[in-house]
Amino acid sequence: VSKNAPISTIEDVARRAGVSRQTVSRVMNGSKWVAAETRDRVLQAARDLQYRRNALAGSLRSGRTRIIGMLVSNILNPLYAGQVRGVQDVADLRGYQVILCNTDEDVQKERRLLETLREHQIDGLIVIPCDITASRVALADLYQASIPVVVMNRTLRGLDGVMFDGLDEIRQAVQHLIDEGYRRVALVTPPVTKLTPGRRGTYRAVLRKNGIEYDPRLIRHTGHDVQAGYAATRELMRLPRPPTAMYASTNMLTLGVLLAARDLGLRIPDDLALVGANEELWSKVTQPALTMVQVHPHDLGRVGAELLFRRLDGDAGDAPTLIRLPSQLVIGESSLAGGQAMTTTS
Amino acid sequence: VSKNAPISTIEDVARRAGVSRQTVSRVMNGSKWVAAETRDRVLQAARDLQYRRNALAGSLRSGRTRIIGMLVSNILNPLYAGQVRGVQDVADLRGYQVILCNTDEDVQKERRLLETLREHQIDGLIVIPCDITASRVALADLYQASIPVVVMNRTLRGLDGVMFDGLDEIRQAVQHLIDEGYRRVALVTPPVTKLTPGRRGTYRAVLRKNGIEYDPRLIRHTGHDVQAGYAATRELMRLPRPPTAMYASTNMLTLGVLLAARDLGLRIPDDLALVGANEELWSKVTQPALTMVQVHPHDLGRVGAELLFRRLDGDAGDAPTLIRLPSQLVIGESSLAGGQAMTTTS
DNA sequence: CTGAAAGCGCTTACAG
DNA sequence: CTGAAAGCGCTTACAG
Repeated sequence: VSKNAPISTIEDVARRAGVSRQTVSRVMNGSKWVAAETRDRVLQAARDLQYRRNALAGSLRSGRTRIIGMLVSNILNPLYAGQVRGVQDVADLRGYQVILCNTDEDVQKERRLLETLREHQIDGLIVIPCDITASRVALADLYQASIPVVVMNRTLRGLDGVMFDGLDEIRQAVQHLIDEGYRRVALVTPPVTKLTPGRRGTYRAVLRKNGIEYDPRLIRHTGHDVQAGYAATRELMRLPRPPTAMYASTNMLTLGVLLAARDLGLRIPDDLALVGANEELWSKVTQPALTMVQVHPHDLGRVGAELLFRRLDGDAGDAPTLIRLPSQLVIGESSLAGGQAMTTTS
Repeated sequence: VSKNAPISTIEDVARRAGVSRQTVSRVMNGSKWVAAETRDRVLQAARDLQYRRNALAGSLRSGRTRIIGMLVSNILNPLYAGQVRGVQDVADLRGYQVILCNTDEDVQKERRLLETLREHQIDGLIVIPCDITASRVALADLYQASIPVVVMNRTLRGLDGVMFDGLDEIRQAVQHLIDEGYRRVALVTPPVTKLTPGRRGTYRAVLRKNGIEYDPRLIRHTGHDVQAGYAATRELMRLPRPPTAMYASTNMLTLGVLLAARDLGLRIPDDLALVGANEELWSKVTQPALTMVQVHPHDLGRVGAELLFRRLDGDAGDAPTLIRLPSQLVIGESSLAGGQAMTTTS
């Protein structure tokens, strides 16, 4: 194979068009201050030589790469995939590229990736941080270095952030189950960290408002994966007085609950009512169809990216912006009043 | 905020350590030819100054960016998300970054993105091409320019490729349904393009081998999305002699079939047996659990990336390498012998 | 084991 | 509207 097609530079184009390099640069960057006739000659020369701008050289001089970094826990989670797509769509519209990395919720890996992204001179960063302390230090340092940072899904003091309203989700889900007549409502959520505070208090507040006694054993701050939801459900159902309803706050946990219910022979909603979260596609074809707290990850990604670009454009104030996106409860059959609930409420 | 922390360069480190820039460069790149004492002095100076290498400058000179491009149809598809993760894991291990873009199966967008990635001087590319003609021209051009290309999911003459064995998947799925006693087996697959040839012939061959008459109306080369699977199913069930079994060859099409079956009031497998594809998580909790052709997207991504790095290392021969990954049939209840099938085969 | 020189391909800042 | 000069921060190729 002839792998030696000559690569032409701005110099070559300038020579062929009979102008200086700066004039070529002006044409390529769409400057208005070029005579139409000159512009045409330059464009023609560029076409003839198959000229392609070397972004590296331009960025080295200008200090801007038009690359943003994005750090998510794991792209395999459809929720994060949606956020990534939202960010990419906005970036694409603005002519930016996205370097995407997975942290796996590992602080060490996050730090290493941040270091590499800085070496690559990213213009900005969108990140789901791993840890309230370690991540905050590293990200604040980025921000000090004039690299805008937008935090996703979690909040970090001093930085812009976009997130779903996890507490309102708990409110909606638990209230819905209570409205359907259930009184022993379990809450299965990811591990408790300082990044996601207030879930227990919100849960208690809903119960209190409805005059229902609070039983701490019905709250499970468990893991992130299917297995965690599975184990939590089995533990809950072994309680002396097991729950009659449950809210699982992530897609993976929801799937774990369903698998456990299947293995335990529990009918839904008769033996256990369920509100799940964040599965748009398959929740309609489970039996019964699931009641779901639905968030809109693509919107979140879009809004986060727009916030980042506002910073890049200098169009944002000094104070950090915090945006909370609402979610909606999509009612299926898995949470409707079942036999158990009837006897409990009568 | 004080946004003016001074950024130190290799020059600053050299001065502070009392050595030349090249020596600092050697230390940073782990060259063996540096005295231990010199190395320590340089590292200490780098720490003192919070030195961070500017990858742009290094790449401009060396001609290597340690960035690879990845073009997928749409990251929202969990199958592609798996492939992306596989690629990222290998890249991360090798200290490479991945710029990820979505083509949305749009040839224009693909061409534009390829152009931008080349401007960013990617070292290599992993791509799910949109079109057998247009993509081939653009990708061959990349390859001519010494930028290795690995094609995923589809094959393009002259280029390295990794893919699932889609024809074997058809063989397995259709044969399984026939073994269960079904004789009117429909095939619902994505649109026919030259990128995915031979599906019809493979399907016919399986029927012929089993002495079953071929009915072209039972093949639907439809779209990529849920809606396409939905519409295809409704059309198929309106036939004078509708199918008794069906193989839907992608996750989105499978979901469409399930939704249509639900809306048509079809019991699975009694009214319609089903083999679906590529949903690892939720296929276990549908009612009944689905028989699935399962592929391993993460493996495919990994293998594709390894192939790319073999090219980058110069460890691959001149001839293109083609790797086909096997898939496996995971038996659920949706394809087991139902009432219809019994009467048909008796 | 170490260094002086050149250069990668652009854009910036300035001058006219 | 156009150009001469300088420089972004590294690595390469060479010399010693």
